[in-house]
Amino acid sequence: MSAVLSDADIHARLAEAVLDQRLAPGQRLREDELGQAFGVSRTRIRQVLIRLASEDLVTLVPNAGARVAEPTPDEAREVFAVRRLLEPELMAAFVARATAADLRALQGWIRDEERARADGRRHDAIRHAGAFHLHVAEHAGNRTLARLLRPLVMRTSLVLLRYGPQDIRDGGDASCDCREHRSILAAIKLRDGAAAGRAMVEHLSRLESQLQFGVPERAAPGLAMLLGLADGAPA
Amino acid sequence: MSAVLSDADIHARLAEAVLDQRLAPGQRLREDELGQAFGVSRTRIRQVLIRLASEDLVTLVPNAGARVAEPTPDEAREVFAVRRLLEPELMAAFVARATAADLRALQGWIRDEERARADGRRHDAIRHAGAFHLHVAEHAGNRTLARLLRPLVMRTSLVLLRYGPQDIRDGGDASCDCREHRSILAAIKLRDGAAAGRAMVEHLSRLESQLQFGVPERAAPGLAMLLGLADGAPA
DNA sequence: GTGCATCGTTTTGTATGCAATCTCCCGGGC
DNA sequence: GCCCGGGAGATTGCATACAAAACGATGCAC
Repeated sequence: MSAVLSDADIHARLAEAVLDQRLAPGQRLREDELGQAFGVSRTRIRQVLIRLASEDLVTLVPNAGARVAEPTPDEAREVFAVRRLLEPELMAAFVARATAADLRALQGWIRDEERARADGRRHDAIRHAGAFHLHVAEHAGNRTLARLLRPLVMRTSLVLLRYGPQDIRDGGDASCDCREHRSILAAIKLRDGAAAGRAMVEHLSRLESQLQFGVPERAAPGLAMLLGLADGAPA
Repeated sequence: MSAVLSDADIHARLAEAVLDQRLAPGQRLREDELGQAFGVSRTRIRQVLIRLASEDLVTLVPNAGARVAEPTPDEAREVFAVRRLLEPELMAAFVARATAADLRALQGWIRDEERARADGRRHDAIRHAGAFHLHVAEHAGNRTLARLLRPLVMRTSLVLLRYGPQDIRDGGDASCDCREHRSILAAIKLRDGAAAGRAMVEHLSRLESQLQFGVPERAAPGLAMLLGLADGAPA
């Protein structure tokens, strides 16, 4: 477990912790604390934080340290607006070149997401939902565009945690990503890029419409060993 | 001149050097060399390089250092594809909220670009052309979207240097950004967002169509004092 | 003459130490 | 009672030092 963590590992670990919503928005990220948690010096932590800041996952205030980004309502709307712009394009390109393996992969992630939701594993459900979107993006044949989307998907997770519905369980209303993901997949299977794109836009719009900007922020839990490290004894 | 350079300054200086095409694509960027040029330690240079790498202006190869990014033909096409996707959207939003001051600013940049071209100041012409696009982006009311565009504009400059026409002088053919910028501005003045968006797409498409992917790379000139530092005596 | 191994130099990767800054708490003054 | 310094601790900013890796050159063997 203490096999020297690569720079990318640390980045992934932290991004994952944000994606999995273990790190609350606004959570302070002290360099020394993170360094100790990962068993490396502040130097490397700092580099990772710079990268995370460039992805808008953390905000980096000079002389005041790093915090998990806290999207404002405006930023939340912007993220969705940009995704509605990018993802139909990605979808159209993806549909045109999707292989049978791609379809199986998407199917698999929807299934994983459903199972996670059924079990109440919010953590995993969100990861798999994101994987669905990212698989489409990364197999659309435009790496530049795909690289733009990844941080946005992560920020979306942040937005959902901060402003999204409390319970991810399949509610009685129109909720549940996986149902919409299924209908998107259906359009993909029909090789109907336009329909898949429209379904994607509707999906994103519905997600955005569920945001509640009125609620106050939630409490920030402890940091250190929630990073997925401390599997047993603390360092 | 030696007034301690802020972190952002160094970033801007390097980005600018790339934008102004003083740093050739593929140019090696040694940390120590840059550190001495800017009068700071490698620590800070490294941080700036990480940021630049996140914007795809430089490529950062582990244990092999940093180089000014060298877009492949595929990447070049991708950049234009993404810009064609983003900029009409930005344009539509911009047209809906552009003030008289915005119009004057655009007019001013077109004029500056024309003058620079007339004088053969390639350096400035490209800067002003970029400023035109960035002004639109940054006054469209979506900061998230605007922040996506800025690195793309920079990469475009990189692409044009590598694959673009050799002479930026107003050629006899369909070239010259400013003429197209003028027609875009005309549509903006008429508050016709759709037309402005179309003109923008055409503009980008024409730029892309002028790329020549056959030519071999050019020679890399010296580095150090081309950064705009050494204004007289070397450090 | 060519190929390969080995050594020295250069350059990057990382940790550590110190200086600067900020935060927070305490005490004094109004 | 409230506001305003002041100082101690905590935290970031930065440079330096050292370790590791890559690159290049030289010389040897074939």
